[in-house]
Amino acid sequence: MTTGRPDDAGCTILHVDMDAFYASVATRDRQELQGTPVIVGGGHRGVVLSASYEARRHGVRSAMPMMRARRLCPQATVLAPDFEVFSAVSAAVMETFRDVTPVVQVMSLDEAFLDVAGSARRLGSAWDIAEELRARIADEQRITCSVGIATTTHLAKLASRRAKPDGVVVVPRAEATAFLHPLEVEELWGVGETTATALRRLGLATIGDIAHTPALILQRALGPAVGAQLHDLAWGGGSTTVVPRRSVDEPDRSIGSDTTYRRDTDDPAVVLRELLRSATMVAARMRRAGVVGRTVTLRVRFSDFTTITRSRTLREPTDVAVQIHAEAGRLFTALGLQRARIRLSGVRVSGLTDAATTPRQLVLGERASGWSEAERAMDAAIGRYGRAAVQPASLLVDRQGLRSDHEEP
DNA sequence: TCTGGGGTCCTAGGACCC
DNA sequence: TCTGGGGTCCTAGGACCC
Repeated sequence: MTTGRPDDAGCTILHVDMDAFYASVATRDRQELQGTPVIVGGGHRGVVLSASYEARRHGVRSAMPMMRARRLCPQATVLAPDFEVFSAVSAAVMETFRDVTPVVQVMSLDEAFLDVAGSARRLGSAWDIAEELRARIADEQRITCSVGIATTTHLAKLASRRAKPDGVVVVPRAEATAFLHPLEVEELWGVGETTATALRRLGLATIGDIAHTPALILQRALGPAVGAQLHDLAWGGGSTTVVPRRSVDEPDRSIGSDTTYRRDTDDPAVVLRELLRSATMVAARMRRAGVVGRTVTLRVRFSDFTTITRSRTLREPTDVAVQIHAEAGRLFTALGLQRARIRLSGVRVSGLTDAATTPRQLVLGERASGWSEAERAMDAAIGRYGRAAVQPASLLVDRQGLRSDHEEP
């Protein structure tokens, strides 16, 4: 691992990761908050989405319940997320990446892999390119980022983590194991809480420990896929290819929406109404994406956080909210819950295919329902007049103040 | 007032077909 | 009559990532 002028020969994969992205964007125009603890996070039962480095110094971490974060750092300024702004900044950053190379794999709003193999003659070494990118983003967006440079995506990702904040780390091929092996097992991509506990039970604390454990032992403890994967990554394996986003003709695998209620409920009517809201959002997003799907999955989380799913595969694919909601509602009713306290409900549709090329057959004797046309008309009206103009009648009670289970304070 | 919302992939068992 | 494997689809749950 090198932080000075490094040997980046043969390293063409960059992982660029914005530093405390949401917090940085939310405070970049607020001089008075620079250098102070800031938490971006949400709402009533929300979690931390992003924390400034000053807040992290007090132990605040992303995904931590907001309540705990406030307790750890009561002096922090708490800001609500504004995803429209985050998305706009993200899009601009990704465009900057594409000025450097067309091979950009966007991983989320705040990180991407780049392969700069084809850019060296024009722009110099990977290290030069990283510093150029960082300067441009700091200049144009007034936020900082960190870059990891390596021969695999996994090494580049771990390298960018070591580079934070506001730095660059190169891991040359020859130094891969020297870089990896001292790190804790949690650093490996694919090791979360459960797997980390299992590894530590085996007496494995570092990535080097994993590397020197036979793959078969790991596979027996963690399953064939995870075991093989971790052993490979521990020796510096993993993908050497950056995939420039998913091809257009390959749709997402699923589209879903779920909601945590402001307060747990045992009222089936409330759940069914929230399922309609979710189904409406899901169907609209499916139509926008031009996909239809066959499998409807209901998700219910109870007050003790246990979560169940129920799914059913339809004979014909759909993108119609009324059908998705009807199926989710049937699955919910079939649970036969008796006064169970429910915390969250949601709907997901999978088995997605391109709407334009998926043949749609009317079942013999079935008449066209007209719902598809009606919802398309709704899409058009929302496009013209805004979301408030059009929504299912049973969701309109909100406006009269009858609904209080969902809205933010 | 503990624990969001968007996803992906893997596993395992049963049904069903060849 | 008994035994058998492979492949695919479906369902439920779980781990993980950002």
